[in-house]
Amino acid sequence: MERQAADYRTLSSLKNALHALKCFTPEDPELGITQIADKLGLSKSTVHRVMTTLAEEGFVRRDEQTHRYRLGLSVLSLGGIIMSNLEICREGQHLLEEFVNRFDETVHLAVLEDYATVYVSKLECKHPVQIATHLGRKNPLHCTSSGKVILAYQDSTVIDEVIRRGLRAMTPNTITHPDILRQLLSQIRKDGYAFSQSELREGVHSVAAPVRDYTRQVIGAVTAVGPAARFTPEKMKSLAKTLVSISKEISHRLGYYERTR
Amino acid sequence: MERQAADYRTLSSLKNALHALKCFTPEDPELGITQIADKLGLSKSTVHRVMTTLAEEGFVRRDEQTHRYRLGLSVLSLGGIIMSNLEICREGQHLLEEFVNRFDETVHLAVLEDYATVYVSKLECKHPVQIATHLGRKNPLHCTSSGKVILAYQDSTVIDEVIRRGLRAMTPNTITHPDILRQLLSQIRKDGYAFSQSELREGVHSVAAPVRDYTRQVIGAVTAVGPAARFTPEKMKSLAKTLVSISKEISHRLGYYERTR
DNA sequence: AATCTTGTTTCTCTATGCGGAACAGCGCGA
DNA sequence: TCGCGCTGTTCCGCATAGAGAAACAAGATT
Repeated sequence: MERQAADYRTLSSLKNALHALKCFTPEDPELGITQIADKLGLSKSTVHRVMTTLAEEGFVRRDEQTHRYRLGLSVLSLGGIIMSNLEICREGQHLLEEFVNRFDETVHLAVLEDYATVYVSKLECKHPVQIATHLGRKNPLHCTSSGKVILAYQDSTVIDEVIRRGLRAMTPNTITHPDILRQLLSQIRKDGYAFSQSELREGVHSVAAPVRDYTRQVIGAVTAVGPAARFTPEKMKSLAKTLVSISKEISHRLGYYERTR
Repeated sequence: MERQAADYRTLSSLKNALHALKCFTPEDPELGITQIADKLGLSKSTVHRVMTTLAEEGFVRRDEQTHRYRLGLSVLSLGGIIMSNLEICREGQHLLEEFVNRFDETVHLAVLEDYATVYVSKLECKHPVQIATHLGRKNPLHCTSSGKVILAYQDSTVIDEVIRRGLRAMTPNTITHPDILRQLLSQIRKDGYAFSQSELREGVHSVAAPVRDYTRQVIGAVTAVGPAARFTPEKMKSLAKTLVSISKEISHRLGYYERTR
């Protein structure tokens, strides 16, 4: 019976439950016991007990018809708490709104988490063509504009680690060569913003500018995303200009002050 | 050692963890081990193990300075998944935006869950005076406009149960008498919308209209909230009119069609 | 109707996760 | 400055909670 190395400091049963929760995705929002059990390599009975408990606490909902599960509103509540307490969200919200009103393009706030960018706030444009992203989504650092702009200002050990983990090609445009990435990051530091042109998904472009906190560290990015057709180089430059000024404003509200030199 | 009645179908350790997560609130977003242990009546060691596991999976974040915990981004991700899959949110978003643009008042989408209204979507107005609510927040049914309008259309067994559980007075304005509530609900069914005037919190008024799904059941409500000073009776009536038309539009998008009689 | 599926329940056994207590690392105040 | 009182963390031993296998029930699909 091979179990995972029993670590005295963690709870394996809880881990199972958390993994079960993570099985739910926007593409796959409704799951059955067997499905989850297979994904996690656990027995049906175990998963059943896990799901029953999660359901009891409102973290998942059991559909009485199909006997399958969906995420419950308790997680929404927790998400709300996070949102209202992530400073960067609070401070950025209105500025993002202005941006959307002005350009009518979708914007995100993203932060660095565990060698990935996570979208912590999102404001959609009204355009018919929209890019499907969701709050909390993790994306690689090397092939997104937000990721690259955050990475550009991280300690070199972080950059090394990202490279060590491998620059996976998501599209033909993805930067996969370490040297080219390093060179680009250096350029991004000069420009103060980053582009991504179909590097994560074909036909999706984006622009991002860095957000700093009071420690002067870059902790996140504001980023506009849209279809390649609309995101011409000229437009992206113009967006970049506005994003940079927004990102500076957010940074100021987080206690950052520009160095007088 | 009194433990909770050992139920073969649930995991007590998982329950502990979920309860721990629920300790976090917008008012109290950062908690220490001891604090949580006290709240839950568990030993520090147990909570410590729970939190370590939660942290490992990104459900909480440990602040390296203070050694206290905040909610992590994993829950945000789950919240995002819920949002993008709750039909009512998807369908309602744009309509709510229009409402805010027109009236500049905060609107929510609320659904019925476990004898409470839960806010599943929120769009804030730009007014300086804002009412602090957060996504996922549960409020009683008898003292909110969304709660009352949802309750009005529920099976009488639901109404009975709400009354049985007690109509707790939140303010001097809260309806605490069963008969008055029943009478009011009947009036709400005639009007097609509900008001709340300082019934949940002093100085906070709201208006709500019911949302139905394809089964014709009322499953939620659109509701506008604001300070009493701005929410005069005339204004509330005018808001109600718009909310009713929005709620009908959302209902249609959820597959509801008005009965031809 | 027969045979796949599901999800649910029962059972048994041992590793797991519990609490208590010892340990460590602060900040505060005397 | 030194300890005292908080924290959070680790250790340990015992009882039990939770893991899986397998039986069971209840729909689907043919």
